[in-house]
Amino acid sequence: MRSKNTKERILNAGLKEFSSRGYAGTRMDKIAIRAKINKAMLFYYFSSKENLYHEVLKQAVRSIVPKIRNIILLEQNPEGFLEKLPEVYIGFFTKNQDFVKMVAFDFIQKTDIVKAAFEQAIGKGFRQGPRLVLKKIEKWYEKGEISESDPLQFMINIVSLCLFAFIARPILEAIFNQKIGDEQFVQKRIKSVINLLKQGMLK
Amino acid sequence: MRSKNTKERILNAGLKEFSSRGYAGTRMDKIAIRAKINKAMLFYYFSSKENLYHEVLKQAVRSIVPKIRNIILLEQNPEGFLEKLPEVYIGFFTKNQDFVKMVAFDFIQKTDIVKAAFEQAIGKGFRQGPRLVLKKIEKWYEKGEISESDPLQFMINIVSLCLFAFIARPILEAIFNQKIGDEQFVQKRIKSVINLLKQGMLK
DNA sequence: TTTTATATTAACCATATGGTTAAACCAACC
DNA sequence: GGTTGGTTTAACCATATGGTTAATATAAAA
Repeated sequence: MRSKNTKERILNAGLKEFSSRGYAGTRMDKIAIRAKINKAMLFYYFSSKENLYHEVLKQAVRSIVPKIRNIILLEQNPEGFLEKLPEVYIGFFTKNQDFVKMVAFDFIQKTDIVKAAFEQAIGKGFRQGPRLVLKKIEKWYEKGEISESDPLQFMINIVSLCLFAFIARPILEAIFNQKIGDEQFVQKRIKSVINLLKQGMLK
Repeated sequence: MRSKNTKERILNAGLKEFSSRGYAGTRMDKIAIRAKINKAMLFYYFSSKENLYHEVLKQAVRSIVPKIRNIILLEQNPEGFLEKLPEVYIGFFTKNQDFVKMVAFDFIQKTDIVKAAFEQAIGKGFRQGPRLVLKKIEKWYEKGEISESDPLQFMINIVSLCLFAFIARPILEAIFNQKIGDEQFVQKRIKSVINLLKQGMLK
């Protein structure tokens, strides 16, 4: 009708607000202003703050899951795994810093909402996926291809190196007085992570 | 007088609440209830929510800075650096998960408050410290002792590996369906990080 | 043109929340 | 015993905030 993109505008504005202020710190009025609509529209389309948050999150999660799933499940040798994952992870996080920040809030506390969003986006693979990856890593170790014996530590190492800088960006910039997140930094980061991982975990 | 530890009780309760709900999500009433005092006492001693947050944070920051500073400034060879930092970092983060969570919230958004708390706790060393560390790392590279040429990446690698698991603990536990933070995990984590760093960044 | 179903808005509402106040309390000092 | 000064409390207050409502606008179907 008059505005077919109202819903979309709300979702975008929601992402911006939720990601920069967290769930509790976000005001519905602010979202409405950012989306340039009347506040009542938020409730007309999404019925409650919690539900809107949920929808925003779901949409964001849906956009990353397929990309990561492909690499994580298809890649069959550790070298390719350690080369491609950081590129995809960091590439995505750079382009979706709002999403990263939004999820990061829930990393710290109430997992339930993010967890549910992930579950919906991934479907039945939610429990299978991680389990399969861990098994694959275990086999690499048994075959003597990697040096880390604990597959969970193996995965945490990768994710930590890819994600942390983008979550902690503000404080890192403050402490080290350098820009983080620009193209130059991102390229350096990818290289550094891949080098460290390959040199440090491959046999 | 009647209760000399009221102030302390408030600070403890504040840390608990702020760390599990973030600044915006924390209610003054809840802090009062947790500290078992009348809400007015919060304002009697700390005058405002923001100020209380600031004090809680300052106290927490004060407890970690000296430990880290020692290693970071005194250690003169990269091998010792890469062995001791993870132990101290992870050891501290494990014992002070509330603090980690509280700071993590600000990592993501308003740096100002954490930054100010750090500045106060570290004093004039706030800008000097990081700069000196980066220079030290640069020299290690020039002497051919490490393989990472960018000192900033070098530091981010270390901090990422030490911190991330404890920030992202809830979601990691949900995804991988394993406990994080117990003694066994912590020991494994320290070993894994040290191994990866030494094998991956030392020459 | 009229009807209809959806979209949009301004004005409200109930409650939650940070913060205040005035009075009471209590230990120590005179 | 009375005074004094910090400490504690119950009752309040103003405002912010998530959410509602009833009326209006509008595009498309009839």
